Amino acid sequence: MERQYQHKKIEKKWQAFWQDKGLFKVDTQDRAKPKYYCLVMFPYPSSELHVGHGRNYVIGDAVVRYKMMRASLVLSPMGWDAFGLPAENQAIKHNIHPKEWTFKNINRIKSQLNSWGIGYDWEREVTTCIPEYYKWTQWIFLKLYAKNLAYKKEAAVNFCSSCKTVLANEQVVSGRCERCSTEVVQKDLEQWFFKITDYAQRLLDDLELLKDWPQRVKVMQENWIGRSQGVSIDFSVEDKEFKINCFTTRVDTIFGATFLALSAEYPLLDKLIEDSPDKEKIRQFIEKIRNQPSSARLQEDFQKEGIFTGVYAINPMNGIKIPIWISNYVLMEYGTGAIMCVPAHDSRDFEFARKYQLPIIEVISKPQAISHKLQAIKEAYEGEGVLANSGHFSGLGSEEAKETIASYMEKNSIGKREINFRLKDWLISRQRYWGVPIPIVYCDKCGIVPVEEKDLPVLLPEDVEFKPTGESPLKYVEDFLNTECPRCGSRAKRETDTMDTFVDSSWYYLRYICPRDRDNIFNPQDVNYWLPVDQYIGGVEHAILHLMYSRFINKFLYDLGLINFKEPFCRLFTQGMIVKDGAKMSKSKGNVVSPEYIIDKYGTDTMRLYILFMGPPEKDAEWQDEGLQGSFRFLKRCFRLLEFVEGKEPEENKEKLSVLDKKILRKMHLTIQEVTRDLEGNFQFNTAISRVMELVNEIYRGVQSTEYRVQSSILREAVKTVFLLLAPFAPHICEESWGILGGKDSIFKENWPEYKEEFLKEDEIEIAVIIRGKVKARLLVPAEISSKDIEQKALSSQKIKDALKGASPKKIIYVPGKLVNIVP
RNA sequence: GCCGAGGUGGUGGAAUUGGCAUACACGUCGGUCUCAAAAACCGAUGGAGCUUGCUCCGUGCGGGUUCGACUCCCGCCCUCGGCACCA
Repeated sequence: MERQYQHKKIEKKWQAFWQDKGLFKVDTQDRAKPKYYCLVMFPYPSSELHVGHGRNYVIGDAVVRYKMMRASLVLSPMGWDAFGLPAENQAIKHNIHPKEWTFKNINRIKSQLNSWGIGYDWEREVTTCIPEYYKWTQWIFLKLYAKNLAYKKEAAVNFCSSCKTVLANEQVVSGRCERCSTEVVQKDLEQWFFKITDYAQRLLDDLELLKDWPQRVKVMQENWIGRSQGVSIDFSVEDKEFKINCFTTRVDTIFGATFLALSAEYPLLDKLIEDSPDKEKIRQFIEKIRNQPSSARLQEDFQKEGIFTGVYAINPMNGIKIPIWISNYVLMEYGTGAIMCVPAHDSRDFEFARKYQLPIIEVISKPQAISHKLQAIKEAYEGEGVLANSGHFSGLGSEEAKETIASYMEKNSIGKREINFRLKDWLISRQRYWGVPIPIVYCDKCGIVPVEEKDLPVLLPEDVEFKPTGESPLKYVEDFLNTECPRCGSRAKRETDTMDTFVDSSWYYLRYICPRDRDNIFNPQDVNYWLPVDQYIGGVEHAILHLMYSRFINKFLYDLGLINFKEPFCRLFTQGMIVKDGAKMSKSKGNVVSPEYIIDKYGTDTMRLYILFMGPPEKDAEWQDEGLQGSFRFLKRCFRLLEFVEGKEPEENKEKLSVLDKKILRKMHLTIQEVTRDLEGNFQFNTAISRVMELVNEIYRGVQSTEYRVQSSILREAVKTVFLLLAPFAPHICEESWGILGGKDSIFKENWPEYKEEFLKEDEIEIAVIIRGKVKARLLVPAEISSKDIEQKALSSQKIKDALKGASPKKIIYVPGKLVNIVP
């Protein structure tokens, strides 16, 4: 009987079956089986998905189905990160409401995911732009506000003039807007911030708890948090009342400090230069530096520039007068905006000192190097060494001196130990329409007043002119804007900024547990049972933004006592991009591969299998249409296996297995072992699939052999195993085949096959005999052969005798089960 | 500049972590079936050389350790990613 692989029919049939039977529906109260929470980063619903997006969901689904077969209760939810700028921009362009545009896309993507056979518990669907959800985003804001972790301040902020809104630090890439690449400018504006810096140390320390996160992601977060340990030192200024505070990590070099440098934004500049004769010239210089765009710093040819203030500071360690300069290489955003400069041991200070002929004094001698006192120094030495020219600290090692000098300074009130972070507070206000309203009211009498919890949600009005103006569109919605003060009842105005969408996505994984709860953000008992997420899957582009913010919010909720886990995601998997013709798939490049076409021609199982087979999932991979056909060929080949076993009564005579039976049985158990190991490791789907291919090849070889009895029960078992092992990757064809093989229910209700050690053993093994790194002979020997016997056998082989040419071997090494190495 | 990942056939990629380099797949070539094509199946396929079953060479480059190195150590080169006057 000829079997046709009719993918269209099969795939529709089983997608309907899963939906009818509620295969992915999970009761979060159920404690009967071990829980497994598999979370795939929820998408922003822009246009429809292409195969480049697909990898994420296909990997997630393979994990979910595999874990189901391993008898876990698997939670696999999906939702929509549905607020955000693109909706608004599209809406403006095409004159459609952002809400309408967003829901149109949601429906489109949802039907795509369904047609790919990706299994989700849709009853848990979460959409960040509906009041049911954003009520609780506002609730989190209020909780943060109550703990002084949400605050408003005027600050120089990043502003994108194209998106007409401010951006968080994390959203500025190389001085440009991460979304539209417009150069970001600095603006002084009143904005809302979350005080993530309070959590800097914990965010850093707890990276250690994340054993199953990719190292690179942890390193990125570490760099972003940017902790450095040092000393802040007060320098008194000649003829002035105030002191200049500098932070340094190299307090050991303080005797080599020959000048101070201040940022052009340094707050005390006016007071500092008020008596300077060159006041006007200095002012002009400051003005010039302030007007340099922040992106100028990133250019290769950025020139260090400076001007002398005419004022001197005193080095507190030796009382020496050192000039105070203003320079463009000092950042106001980091440390204090003032630095002590040690040109001999810092390359930047060195470059500056050279340019303006400032003195360079060496205070750290390189180990083993003789001091070249009078010779010109060619470059700054930044390494460790022994202190010289450093008063009674001379002779100390630099590491030791850091401690000794810091202690001395603390004792004498010159300075104190300090820790600085690169991480800044998270700027969350956006002057745009399509986002969560910030639940704050401004009252003339009471000032800033939070909306009361019982009054949540503050609804986002829908009838709005949402054109970008640089101000929030909500400013012009009278009904929204005018309200009563929750405290005194007098007339008040609402905050009109909305929240950054990263706030929405920083807690969605908690809401999946109780998505329809009207009275609580979630039920702590259930959340504590289901969380932390066992497996999180998503793109590496979220390594800093989303993953840092989520960790922060999680820790905050932990501090409130609402949850009992410190980190939200146990294991993180970041998949690589699928590229086509060497570039990321995008509509503008015209290299998008349409999943609809592929599914129509080959089926989603082929697409899924190819996506998983194309390479290690954590690496980028190049899409090749020929590879796709290979997967299609393989699935057809699998389906044809059914012909060999269907309708044939299996013989039950395991006692007398034929040689071929034994071979296939062994290969089957070996394959189970290897595929399981590949999946339990770091999701090596590509090798897992290749091993099933090997098993299939082996079965075909067996069946084609004339001696093989196709009624063999072993053959039947092997074919079943092929579909069980393939089920997480190509679920539809496996369900169909399972039914044909007599399965009564879904294949995903079956247990994952287990291998038995006893079947892996071989009676005879092949041993390679190696001389000078070359295989000279292959011997078929009993598996349990002794090293003495194998040596003898090897030496008596004619090929080996020829190769040795009469020389007697110096040494023979037998690696059991593998090879014999003869050293002549 | 600092940190991280990587470099293996014509291509995507394997290699149980020190043990037969190139599994599996794509592509190419040859064959079977066919009037023919497609599909399917079988076989060959790292490079060079000749005496055609053997010899050299071969995992970015150069050294080293070892009976044995894609794997470990030292020194370089290149590609990608992150951070970047962070004091």
